[in-house]
Amino acid sequence: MNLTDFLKNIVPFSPEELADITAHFEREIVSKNQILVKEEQVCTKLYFVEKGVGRSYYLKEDGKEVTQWFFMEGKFMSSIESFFQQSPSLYYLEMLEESVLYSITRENLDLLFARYHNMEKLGRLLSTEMLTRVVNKLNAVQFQTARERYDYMLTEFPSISSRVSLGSIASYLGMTQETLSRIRRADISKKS
Amino acid sequence: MNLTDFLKNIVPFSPEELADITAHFEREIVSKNQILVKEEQVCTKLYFVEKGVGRSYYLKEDGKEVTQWFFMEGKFMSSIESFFQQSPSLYYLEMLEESVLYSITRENLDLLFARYHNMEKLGRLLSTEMLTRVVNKLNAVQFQTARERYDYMLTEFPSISSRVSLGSIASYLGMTQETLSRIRRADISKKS
DNA sequence: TGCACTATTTGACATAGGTCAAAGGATACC
DNA sequence: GGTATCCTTTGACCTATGTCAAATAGTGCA
Repeated sequence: MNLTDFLKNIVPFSPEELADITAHFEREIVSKNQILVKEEQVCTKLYFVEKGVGRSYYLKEDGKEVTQWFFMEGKFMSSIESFFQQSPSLYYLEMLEESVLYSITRENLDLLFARYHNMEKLGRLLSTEMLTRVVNKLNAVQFQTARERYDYMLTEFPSISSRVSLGSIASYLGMTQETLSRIRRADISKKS
Repeated sequence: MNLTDFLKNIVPFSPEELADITAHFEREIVSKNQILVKEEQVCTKLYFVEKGVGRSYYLKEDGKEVTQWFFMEGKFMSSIESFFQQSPSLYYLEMLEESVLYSITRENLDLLFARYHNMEKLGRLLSTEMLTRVVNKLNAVQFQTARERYDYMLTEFPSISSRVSLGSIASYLGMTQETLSRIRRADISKKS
């Protein structure tokens, strides 16, 4: 999913607007396992994932990584509160595959928000969309069994299980990797 | 917290903008335990809580109510995905105290978004703020013990425990009311 | 002031999912 | 092609929190 097409599908930008907006993004190729932002750093960019998968995660006191979110193709990715509040990030941002990203800085984004009413609208719509997704995950994590949470995740990120390690997925779902492994086993034996 | 002051604090509206915007809201007084929206209904309004507390909740298959969020004074309240997508609400909206609300319809809100760039900005900022709050709750629910979640909630909604019933709070925190009751008991004996 | 109803607390017991440890499998590098 | 490393699976056992049921405390209303 290409940035221009993505933008056009959400808000009816004029061709001039689109050209100006995309000109403020920078193409970046990053390799597998590359870290975009570390904990405590201020996240200076918002990324659009054209190709690849990323995740945000944090480290618990005992050093274990906990995945907070996955970012698939055609989505924006950032350490949101850090980027918008210019505060130290609570999360790491990492790409899990070799990826193609388009990045924009906070200053440039603010400039576009101020310049185009349509851009502000885009920001609002994307933000509400993300809010809905997070609320869905919240409900899944809070009220569903490990089993149901796994099924929920497959609807949210269908291709994830073949692309991302068991441990990353398990911590995203708020369970241990042993539990996730047992769930998958139950699936397989049920099918055969 | 009054609507005009609230709006002014977030975005520097001109006096004319402010007057026009607030003119599109309607004041409503609602009584304790009044339901604003039922499950399956489309939520037609966005509410600003000037006075009172509300909550959104849904019913589990077994008929138990599960609180999804609390809305305190000075916050906007709605069944967000229903209001923005004009889809049937998954939640009930209920006021827990006699309350003063300011409501706006979807059409009027869209009109204001289209008319004022600043209004669109307000929408974006409120939406990102809410997103941050929901992410915080998600982390609390997913990775903290019942005890820690209770403490987190007191920072998010300090006055809640004296205003809202034990059961509503417990389900918000994803625990039973028995567990919450035991946590509170532990608090009291620790303090004395 | 007392009754009826609702909310909270307490106790005994059950269980989903966690922890720890070890064994397999897969991958990659020399 | 062999060995080191990492990822996944499996087993045995444990614990936080849930369930169910009953007792107690609060609250509003006649």
